Formats: sequence, structure tokens, C-alpha cells
Amino acid sequence: MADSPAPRVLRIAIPSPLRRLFDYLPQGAPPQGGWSPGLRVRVEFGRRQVVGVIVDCRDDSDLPLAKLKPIQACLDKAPLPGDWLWLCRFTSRYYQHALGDTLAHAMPVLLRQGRPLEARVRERWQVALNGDPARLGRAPRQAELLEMLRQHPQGLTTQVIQAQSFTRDQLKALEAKGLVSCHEETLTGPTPDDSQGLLASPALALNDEQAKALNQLHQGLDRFHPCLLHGVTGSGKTEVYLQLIEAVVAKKRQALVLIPEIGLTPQTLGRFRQRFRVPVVALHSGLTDHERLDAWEAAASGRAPIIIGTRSAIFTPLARPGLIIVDEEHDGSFKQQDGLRYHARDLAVVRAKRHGIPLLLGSATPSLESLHRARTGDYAHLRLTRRATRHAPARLELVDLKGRPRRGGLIPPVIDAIKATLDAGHQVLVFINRRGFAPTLACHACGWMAECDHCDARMTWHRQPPMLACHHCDRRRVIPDACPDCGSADLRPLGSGTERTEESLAETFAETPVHRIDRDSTRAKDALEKMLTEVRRGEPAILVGTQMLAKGHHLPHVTLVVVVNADAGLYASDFRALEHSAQLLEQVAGRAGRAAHPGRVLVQTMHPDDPSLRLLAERGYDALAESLLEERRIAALPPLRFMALIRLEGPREDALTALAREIAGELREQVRSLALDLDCLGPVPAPMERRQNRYHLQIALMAERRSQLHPALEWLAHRLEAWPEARRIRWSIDVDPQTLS
DNA sequence: AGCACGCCGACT
DNA sequence: GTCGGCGTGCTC
Repeated sequence: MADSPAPRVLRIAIPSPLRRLFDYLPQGAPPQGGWSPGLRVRVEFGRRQVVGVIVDCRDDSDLPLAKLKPIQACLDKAPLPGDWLWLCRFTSRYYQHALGDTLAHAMPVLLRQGRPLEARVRERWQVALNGDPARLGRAPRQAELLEMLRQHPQGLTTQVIQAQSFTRDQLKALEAKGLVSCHEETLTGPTPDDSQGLLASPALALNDEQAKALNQLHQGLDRFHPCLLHGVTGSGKTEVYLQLIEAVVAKKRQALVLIPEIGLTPQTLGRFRQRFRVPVVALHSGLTDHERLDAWEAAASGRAPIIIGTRSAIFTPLARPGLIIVDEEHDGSFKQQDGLRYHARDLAVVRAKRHGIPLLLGSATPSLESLHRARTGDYAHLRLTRRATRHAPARLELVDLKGRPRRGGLIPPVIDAIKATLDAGHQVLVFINRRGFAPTLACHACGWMAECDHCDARMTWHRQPPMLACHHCDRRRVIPDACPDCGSADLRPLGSGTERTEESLAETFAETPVHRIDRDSTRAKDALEKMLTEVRRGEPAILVGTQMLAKGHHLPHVTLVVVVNADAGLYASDFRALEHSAQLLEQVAGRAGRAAHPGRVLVQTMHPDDPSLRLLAERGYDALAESLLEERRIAALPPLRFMALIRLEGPREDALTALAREIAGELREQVRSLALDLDCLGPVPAPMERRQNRYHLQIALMAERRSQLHPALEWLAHRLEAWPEARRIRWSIDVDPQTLS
């Protein structure tokens, strides 16, 4: 690194929502490489101490140097990785989020608190190879300790030895006599040993489609090479990932694998760990702060060749980046929905490009964004159309709900099909996208419905425990005996939730176990795993569940899938609702007939003639996606145009509306004066205008070119930050919003 | 966001 | 008389 003269000013990003940097004076000895961007420093900010990151070293400041405070301390011997800092700066700019806050988000809690970034190590003691036993002398405890170590040729850690009531002094004495040796190892596991080879278990044979895809991926290992791996459920995408990772790790590079929150199960992790002998590090919400720091360090130092994590793992630094995989790339959990509203899949693209490495986006139901880019040639489009099992994917059969009697939400022919499946000794999955007993409680006499006082929403009727609950805020109420409006006692459930369907099925099929799987029933740790283990034994059973059940889980004995109501996404105001709904239906359908028997998927709907639903049922997700893309083109919506949403929120509707109008007015004026080619729409009420007693409005910006969006957002962020009235409301900027709600 | 300062209501 | 409500102002 070129020697630069000592800077007079350090420009520092402070963990705060302020979109500004703060200048400080260097103080104390600089670290080895001199003052440089990426070093963490402790500084006094206002009246408190915070950990900031140097982002620039300069000789002048906008303020007189006399007004600057000196830093308190430098916390690092070496800067955090340059690529990591680059990604954070990009993220901050792209999503219009304060850099200091972005950096804080992108590092483990302990680093944010100022702890050093270094591998935690432990000592391992082994019998020395050519020790002279005569040197032991008269030391009975040391002799016992030496004997114990002899029985463990691979060595023992200090912790284990001390648990056997030996002391560190005894170890040190043996070491001084040359009888034992000690070496340090990191907690994330030993450094990989090349001599044993990479694989712990052999790769599976590929079919010709998989082999062709893998071959094409091998061609692009040394450059930015974005690929959409578009494979039907059960077509063996994971095996392609594993073999590609093998090639990358063999070249001493690292692979980063992102998976949805719900997909990082012990089974997924187990599959990677079984295949590879090298350490596979996982980053997920279940880790302690120390484990997270260890994983981060192992990735940053290059000791961990394979890193698997959820959304936030996209910010894990890599010493030798070689490959990024985003599995189930269409999944909504890759987009953060509050604070720093980033999309991990989109940042993965940016990061892979920066590193010059391949990017693999995998899905059975790709997002329209990725499909569009595959069609325009930005991404290679690799298809896997064949299932590993004997059977073609089950097609959806639409079942008309109109005018049919329902029990627990199910109509007689569907109940008959469930009975036939159970009689054949198979299992049934009933998918219902509503928790609770019933979506609401209604008065049969006057039409009153239980509504939340704080939100524009109905309250859900729960049986266990009995209460009315709002799923949009924390509000709970006791179930009334009589209608609060007319006093009638004729209160009835309206619609069905998981609890009611479970109850009804348990009555109808008294001899068959019915398992309910939703957020309420799986709250306890391991409850889901226990239930799935039970179900995988294969006895006839009915599973009633929400989308938790739709993703990933392998349920080999399920041959019938029932969707209680497919209409949720059909006529929603959110332009992505249908896309998400179709992805979910296709994923649910993928649960049917994965093993020896073919499957059926019955989809109940009030609109069996809806063209989109019919297209999905008759020609599948890909055909519907094509048609949706065409609709988006005509309606000038993403992914054919670029969008940003300004969300505004406040306690008083009239004040919020007035301010929102003023903001939109100024924004339009700015768009005109900067001659930007973009449309500014709104303010309009958010789909659920009142939530938790706060009002929500939004302003949308739409542009043909992404470059037009940015100057407007940048201006707006600074304007709002300096606008006194805007401090009384909450506002946020959502670039590439995933939903409008 | 924090964290101070500052100016008005019900309490040991 | 004080404890504390949250309005408004600032952070190199």
C-alpha cells in the first residue's frame, strides 16, 4: 500500500440515521498501515461514546479544525475489508439510507460494540512425538494426565482437561519437560486438510439437464456470470449447487449461499455438511453474538470456504470470493421490510459483478424481475424441467366454491377426495393462508363484524386461547357473548382459519391424526421438526398448515394437496399480489407426489373462470409469468420500469395528508427543474390506511431509466431531513418496493 | 436515533 | 415545593 502523508482530518460514519458524515482529528498512534478507510474508531458523539468507521482521510474539513474533536481510540489493527466497505457505500446510496446506519447493519453486533475482530482460539494438547519419559520425575498427577493424553492421540482441549480436574500448571509443566505439545485452533473448526480431499460423501449422478447446466456454469467460473437456474420442484437444483461449490472450493475460493429465512433448516445445513469435509459456516437468527462474530471472522479471513446464511449474510466479507448462490430467489424474505430496505438478491448481483464471480439464482418459480433479465439476455437462463421422481409435477385442478356447502372451508367433493387418499394409505396436505379459527366474527342478525379499533382490519377469531386478535397490531379482545350493535346472541364465524379447518377435519376423520402447522402451533422450539418427523414415518395423516408448509419441506407421503382458497391474490390492489400468489400455489403444489406415487392438487376458488388462474392451472407458472410480464409492460410497472415508494406515516390523518401534498408538490417541482424523466404519483392512502392507529400514505416515483430516480430521491431525503414539519411524522424511502402495503 | 434542555401539571 | 410529561434542537 502506498504511503500517504498523515491526514489531518478523518471523515467518519456514525451509527445514526443522519445522512451526514462527521469529521474528527486523528489522535494516538495510527495502526500499521496508517489511517485508512475501514478502520473502526471510538469517538465522542454529542454526549455519548459511539463506534464509527473511517470512510475518508483528508486534509481539510468544512468546519474549522479547531471545532473538531479528536477520536478516542482506534479499534482495529487493520481496516475492515475494502470490498465490504464498498458494498455498504453502494447499499447506502442505492437505498438512500444513512451510511453510518448501513455500516452498523452490515456488521455483527459485537463489532458494532467495539469488540476486536479476531478469531477466538482454544488450545489443544497432544503427547509430544519424541518426549523422554524419564524427564517426568516424581509427579503422579502429571503422569496421570500424560496417560490420559496418550489415550487421545488427536489431542484434548484445555477446557476438557480442566473438567477432569487437572490444572493448567500441570499442562505447562509437562510442556516444559518436552512431553506434551500445544497448538491453537479456531472455534469454527480446524483449517481444512487438503490431503483428505474435499468431499465427505460422493456427488450424486446428474441427469443430462443437470449436467448441461453444470457444464455451462463451469464455463463462467472466472468472471461475472449471472445465471437463472430455473428448475421445477424436485428437479435437483441443490445437487447442481453442491457440485458447482465443489469446483469453486477446489480452486481455493469461497462460496456464499443465501437462502430464505424459512429454508435454513437443520436438514438443509446437514446436506451441505454431509457433502463437504471443509467447514460449512451458517449465519442465521439463532446464533449468539459470539457465534456470529466467529462466523464473520472465519469468512473474512478465508478460513471458511462455504458460508450459508439468510438475508443479512449478503454483507459477510469474503477473503477469496468465488461464487454467490441465491436459492429460492423469488422469496420475499430477501427484501428487508423496515429500516434499511435492501434486497439481498439484488445486492448479490451487484456484489458478484464487483468481484467478477458467477452468480446463480435458483427457483422453481422465478420472480418476474429475474425472468425479465433472463429474457433480455442479462442472465443466462438454465432450465431443469424433469423431476428426479417418476412423476410429472401435479397440475392444479380448479374446484368451484360457488353455491356449495362447506365444512371447515371444504366442499363435499374435496372431502371425498381426502377420504379416498387416506383410504389408499397416503397423506393429505391442506393449505390455508389464515391462522386462527375464523378470519372474523359476524353478527347474523345485523351484519356487524369484529373490527380492530386501531387498524382498518377485521379481528381474527382464535380458539386456543379464545380471543379476538388483530394480526396487524398487538390488540386482543375477549369474544363478546352478544352483538355490540344489536344485542343479538347469534354470532357466527365468518370464513375458516387453520384452527377451524383442523377441528372440522378431526371430526370428519376421527381415526386419522390431524396436525396443524402454523405460527401458533410451532411457537415452541423444535415443535415443527417433531411434527415433521412424525409425519415422515408415513402413516395416513392430514396436515393443515399455512405457508410455513409450502416451502422446502420434503413430505414424501403426501399425494393430495388441497388449497382451501386461492382467491386472496386475485383481485388485490397490490400489483405483485398475483405473482406472489402464483408462486405460492406452485410451491404448494410441488409438495404433492414427490416420492413413489403421483399427486393431485385441488384448488378451491370462487372464480374458476378467472383467466390468470386458468392459465396457471392449465399451462403452469411459466406461462402465467409470461402473461404477467406482458401486463406489466402494458401497465408500465416493474420490472419494466423502475419504482421507488415514499412512505409517510403519522398519528393524525389531516395533518399527514396536508404535509404529504406539500412534499409531493415540491418533489414534482424538483423533478421539473432537474428535467428528470419520471412520474410522481400521489400521495395516495396505503392499502391499509390506518394501522396501529397511525395513518399511512405513499408517493410513488416511476421511471423508465433507473438513473432518473436517483437524483430525485437524493434531493428528497435531504429536504425531508431539513424540513421541520417532517420531523413530526415518520417517513421512509423504499427503492424497488416488494409490496405496496 | 439518542440525549440534553426547557417549561407546565399532579404528587411523596 | 419537586418529579416528570414530551416539544425542539443538536450531534464533527
